[in-house]
Amino acid sequence: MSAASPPNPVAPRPSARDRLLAAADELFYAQGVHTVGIDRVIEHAGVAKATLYSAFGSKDGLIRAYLEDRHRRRRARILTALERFDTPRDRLLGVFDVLAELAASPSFRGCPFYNASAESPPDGVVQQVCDENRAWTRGLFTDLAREAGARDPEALAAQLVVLYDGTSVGARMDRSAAAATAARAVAAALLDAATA
Amino acid sequence: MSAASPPNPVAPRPSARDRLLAAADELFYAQGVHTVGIDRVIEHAGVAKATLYSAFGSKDGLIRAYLEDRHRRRRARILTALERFDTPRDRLLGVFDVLAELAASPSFRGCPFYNASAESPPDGVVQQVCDENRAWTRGLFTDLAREAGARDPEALAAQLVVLYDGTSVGARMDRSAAAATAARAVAAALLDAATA
DNA sequence: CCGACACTAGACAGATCTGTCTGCTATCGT
DNA sequence: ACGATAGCAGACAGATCTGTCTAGTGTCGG
Repeated sequence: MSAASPPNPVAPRPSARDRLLAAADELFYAQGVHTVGIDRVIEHAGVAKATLYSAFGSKDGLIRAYLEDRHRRRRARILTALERFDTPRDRLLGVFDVLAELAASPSFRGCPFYNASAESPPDGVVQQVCDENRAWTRGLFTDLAREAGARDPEALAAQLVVLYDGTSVGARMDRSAAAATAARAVAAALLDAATA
Repeated sequence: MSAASPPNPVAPRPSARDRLLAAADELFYAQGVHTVGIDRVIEHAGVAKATLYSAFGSKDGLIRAYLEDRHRRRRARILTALERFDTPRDRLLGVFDVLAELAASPSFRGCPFYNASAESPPDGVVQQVCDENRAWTRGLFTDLAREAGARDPEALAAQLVVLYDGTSVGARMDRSAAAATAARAVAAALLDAATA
């Protein structure tokens, strides 16, 4: 079931840090950063507890590393996917295509940043990473809207962010990717109206 | 600071059950159902622990009662607010006005159902109440879209739900009610296009 | 007057969680 | 060959959480 790669003679076993991060990613995202305890993470990673604390300092440090890694991979995933589109319009709508693909996966559980924020104190380390992630998304939509020739890129970006967030919520709560197609259609209509 | 009503000679002190529900509502919504412990709830309510367990059976029972009460009050709030509008179009957009008012409150912390879902096991009691709440919202938008003369009420409702969810997320994560006005504008445009 | 009932205060058991510490093993650069 | 480093296994302390239990107080209907 798990996608463990077959024993590759060149690539050795990942480091303890990487295995911890992979285990944290899977468990934290599926069940929540607060619900999952340290013992479950180290058991899933096959790593000693002392190794976790020497690598990340605390559970908060591990949560922060988990979210920063999510942020980094999300940026790479979207930017890479957008390269295959030729027109600014397709690139902008392509952000919703990437989200639709994610939302169709059975392991999709909504936005990891919002989820972590919902079970964390409002002044903790989680909010800072969330703010960075949201600023990046808004900036991405603003840039794409400008390149696509929107009259008011910031205003269009604000609307697109609402659609993006709503898709994520709907896909999780309704266990259905239907929201993604609805949001993409609205985004296309908004873009056409903003560039006409 | 707290809005405790002055000693009204007619209204006696609320029952222990009501005080527990009020304390759970405040603490669970502000800090999360998993983060807040039983001891904090009973201390805030001024109630003995045995009373909580005799009234709600378990913490899960209290969480369920908290969410059901939220669901009940949300329906009443929206239906009451919609009575003041005369046209079907104003009633449909009025749902976003109610949300905008909520999102502008400093104590707004997003959708209580999504928040509780994000920190609960996926097969627990939380999901059932969430499903009921989402079905009600979708049905409300479908009814309003039909009354407003939309050609495809279900399709329009799906788009409006995305906008509604996205507004809630944006207002919480960005600590700003700007998403509400953006969503209302998009909803108005969608409605006009669907009834033209 | 009295018994049922609702409630309070707080101790307690058992589980779970974070974080530390000790002791051991294997690998690698010099 | 050897010291440094990374990692493993697991005990342990201290805090916190849910849920139960005992014992006592006040109130109200009959």
